Amino acid sequence: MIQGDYEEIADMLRSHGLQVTSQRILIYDYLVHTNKHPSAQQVFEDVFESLPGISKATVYNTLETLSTHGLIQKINPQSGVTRYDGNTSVHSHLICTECHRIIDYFDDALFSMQVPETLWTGFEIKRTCVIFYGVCEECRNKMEDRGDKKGAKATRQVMPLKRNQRKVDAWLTMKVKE
Amino acid sequence: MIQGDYEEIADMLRSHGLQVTSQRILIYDYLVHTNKHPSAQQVFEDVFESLPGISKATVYNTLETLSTHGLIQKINPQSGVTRYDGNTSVHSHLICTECHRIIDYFDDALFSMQVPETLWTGFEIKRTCVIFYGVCEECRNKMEDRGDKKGAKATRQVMPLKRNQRKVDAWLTMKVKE
DNA sequence: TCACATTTTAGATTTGTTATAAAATACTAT
DNA sequence: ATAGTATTTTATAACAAATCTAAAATGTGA
Repeated sequence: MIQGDYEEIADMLRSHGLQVTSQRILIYDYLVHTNKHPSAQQVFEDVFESLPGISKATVYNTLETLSTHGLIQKINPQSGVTRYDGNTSVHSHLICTECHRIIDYFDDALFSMQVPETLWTGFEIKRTCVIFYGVCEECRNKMEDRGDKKGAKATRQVMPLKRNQRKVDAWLTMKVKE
Repeated sequence: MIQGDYEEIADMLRSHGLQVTSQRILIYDYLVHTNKHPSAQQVFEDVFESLPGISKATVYNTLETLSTHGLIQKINPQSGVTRYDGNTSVHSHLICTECHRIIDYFDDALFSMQVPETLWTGFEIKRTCVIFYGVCEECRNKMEDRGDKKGAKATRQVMPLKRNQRKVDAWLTMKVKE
């Protein structure tokens, strides 16, 4: 399924000093036109449809190359593998901790809070990454259907302390090599 | 090296419905008192000093358990392995893309920009994660010493387009299974 | 079209992390 | 205290994402 303007993609690759290959064009085009924030495996499977025989190593190479040149974005969720986003405009991500879907979230105000380019620490910021973890609407509905209290997972279960607890310091000191 | 108040840690574990074990106490205590945002491997090595024989599986189990209960924080950099932070107060991280060090960055203003708990998308936010990628002062100095232009890596190298480029669409169409 | 540099490829390898099942330990009730 | 039960720890195996390798293929500039 050819969907993109390959001449444009080719020019963009050249303008970054990258050689133009069918693999790069198709992977980039795929990433720009999907909103599923795929993993390398998913990219491999989907691009394989249009370019049978493409190697998984190439997919990894290409994703790394495009990412290094700022043409795509890496997303590293707290659980699961690296995902990729062909949309490099300033936006943040909502990551559902239930179904692991990643949703684009555009809110300019969020990024208007400017951090000084060079902080007091002498740290020079190149890129800002904002991720919101939570539960998507679909999963919240599923949880309700199952009888889970909405957002139960987030409500910290604080249990009452038991009486007469052992003195931990002394107990632990025995176990620990000083 | 015993440094913390183990009774307090024990109570905290109990209050979350977790059993009190020496492994959990020492790992938590270690994470709270270090600022190096260690990997699981580093936690293993350092805690091994005070509790020889501790298993790596336990370190992974414990880190996962503490993290699930919100007692510690997972950090997933764009390159490299998962790191852990015993400081759960609201703050963001500066990650140096050169030396991979992680620096705590406290800026309340940054998190005062409130996102509605439930967005228009129906997504319920549980936790916000802000990461700044860039180059730390030390690495910037090293780069300068090496003659690299400061921040050269970030400056996008845009090359002039070449004339007489092949028509990519036609070329690619031949390679692609429609 | 030729020559050279870059990229792709298949497969092996590495490595962070998870799964397993038995032994050890913590906790509760007696 | 002690015994019984559930949880946790442990060593090891298993897994899978990602990287490395060297040869083949391809892109690019002359």
